[in-house]
Amino acid sequence: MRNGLKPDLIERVLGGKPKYTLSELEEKFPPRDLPDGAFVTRFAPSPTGFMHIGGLYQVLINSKLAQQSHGVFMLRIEDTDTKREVKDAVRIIVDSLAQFGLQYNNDEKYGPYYQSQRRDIYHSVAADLLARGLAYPCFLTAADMEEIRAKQSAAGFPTGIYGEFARDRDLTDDEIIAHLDKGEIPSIRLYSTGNPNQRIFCKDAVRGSISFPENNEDLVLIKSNDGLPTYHFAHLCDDHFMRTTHVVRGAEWLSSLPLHYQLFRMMGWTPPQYIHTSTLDTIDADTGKQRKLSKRHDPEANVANLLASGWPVAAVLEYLFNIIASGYEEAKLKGAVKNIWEYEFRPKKIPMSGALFDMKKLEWWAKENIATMSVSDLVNNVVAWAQKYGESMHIAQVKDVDYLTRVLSIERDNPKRIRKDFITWRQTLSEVAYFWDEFFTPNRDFEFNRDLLNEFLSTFNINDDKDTWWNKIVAIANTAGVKNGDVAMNLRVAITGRTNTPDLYSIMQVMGEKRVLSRVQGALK
RNA sequence: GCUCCCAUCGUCUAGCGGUCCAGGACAUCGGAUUCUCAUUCCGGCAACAUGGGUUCGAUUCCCAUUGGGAGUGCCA
Repeated sequence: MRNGLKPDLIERVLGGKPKYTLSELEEKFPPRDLPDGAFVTRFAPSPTGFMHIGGLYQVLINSKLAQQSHGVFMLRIEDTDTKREVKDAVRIIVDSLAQFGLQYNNDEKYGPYYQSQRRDIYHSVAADLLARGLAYPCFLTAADMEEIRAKQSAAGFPTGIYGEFARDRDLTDDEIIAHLDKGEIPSIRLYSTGNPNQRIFCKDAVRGSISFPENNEDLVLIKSNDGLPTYHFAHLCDDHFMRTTHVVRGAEWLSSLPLHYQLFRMMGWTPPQYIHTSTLDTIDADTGKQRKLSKRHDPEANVANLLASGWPVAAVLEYLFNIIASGYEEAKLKGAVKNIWEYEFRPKKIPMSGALFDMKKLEWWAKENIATMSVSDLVNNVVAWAQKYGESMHIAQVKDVDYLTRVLSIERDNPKRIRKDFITWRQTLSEVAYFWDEFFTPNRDFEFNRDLLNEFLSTFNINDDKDTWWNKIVAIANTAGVKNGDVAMNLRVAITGRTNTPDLYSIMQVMGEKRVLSRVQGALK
């Protein structure tokens, strides 16, 4: 135990008088007035300039938890690492959430929501800890710590600032003043009284009770270089005063759980419920081993890329949600729920082991999603995508919305028999590119049967109904002594340049007489 | 090194001591669907990491081993 610091020393140590007392803060941020069982959750990214798929995964858990319990989901920006600031980073996060339709509700009463603007709160809490002798100013320099670390690893001790290695742990007031007089700016460290031979029991909502050795490290609470809090201290202050009930975060935080429990206990506050999520993984192409998706090496890990490729946002969400709540898929297939917002899930069911990101399954969700969408929704999505992300070809294709609509309507009338060859908006447009003369590529490899095509030309009438049209094809086949399919295939390749297409009759109807004739004539040249 | 987490078909998983020679979905492979492809339908292949316990009985509980992951920063 150490003595608490007097108010005037605290003021000097912190570089200013704390703005609030603890009870003032309690009053300023009262418990929320929410129905019983409402979850207060938050997504708390550090603005690094990317929105990672794992981040989206967490946003989804957070917002879904709030939504299904009639609670609140907040967005808090953890911009306490001034060295790694990236401009536009916040905009990217906010935009991504908006595009996925994931809304947050940042009630001003509990703000501000940028940690860099909450300095007064952190310093006020730190002052309390300092006054009670549960924290102390530490004047160790980076070089000092490096030296300590080197000694520790040479001797086989765990590294870190703890016990006998915490040089400034028991500085007297006079010693502190001496440092201060030299112009040194301290960091504020936790005065840990944890005993690593003792165990602390923590709770994780999906894993249950987990025990760890008690923390004995004097971790930094307030950094000396900018006076901002570390993650641990910000988490303590923010999630308490924002009245967060459930903290959803990556499994990399699991090992700091004892520290966080320790901090909450010191303040006499109730810790939130913790939900530590596992990672979204991939198989590394070089090593063949499973590893976390990385935005650097895996383009699909970057949400911006997903959007730019034109993945249907609802499908991406459904894919991720099915990992979170594996019962969703079956409920949806059975028709019990229409979308993820209707399906209630239990935090306990969130998987605890890392899931491989399965592109094939995402594709399946996307195909299902597009196939069950109305034609007008399909068209709207494609047009919106082309306008925002499309290249000149895509933009040209969405110019005549009427024609595009007819192209995309093919074989969509029977709900049980809708084609599933559209996956992304980009791929949809390239899939149907042959409908536009400027993007049509004649097939030069196919050996056309000229007689069949000529015969077709002489009997073709765009106004024929489907049966009449087909009967003519059968007639041509009979006369020529070939299979019906041979006639159809010659036509198909002449008109579309491809051997695989949707229903030929529908294609011809959409293309119109002129286009059909010119393409067949083109094939005959 | 130390600490912690995890372990069912190729993938995501259901399973919470007997109903499991393990169920679903994706992928894959066959077959059917009066033009290709797609769709739809039917069918097939395919898993409880290993070794000890506990129990009348273990996929389910406990321990060890192995394997994978995370943490060990004045980064979050």
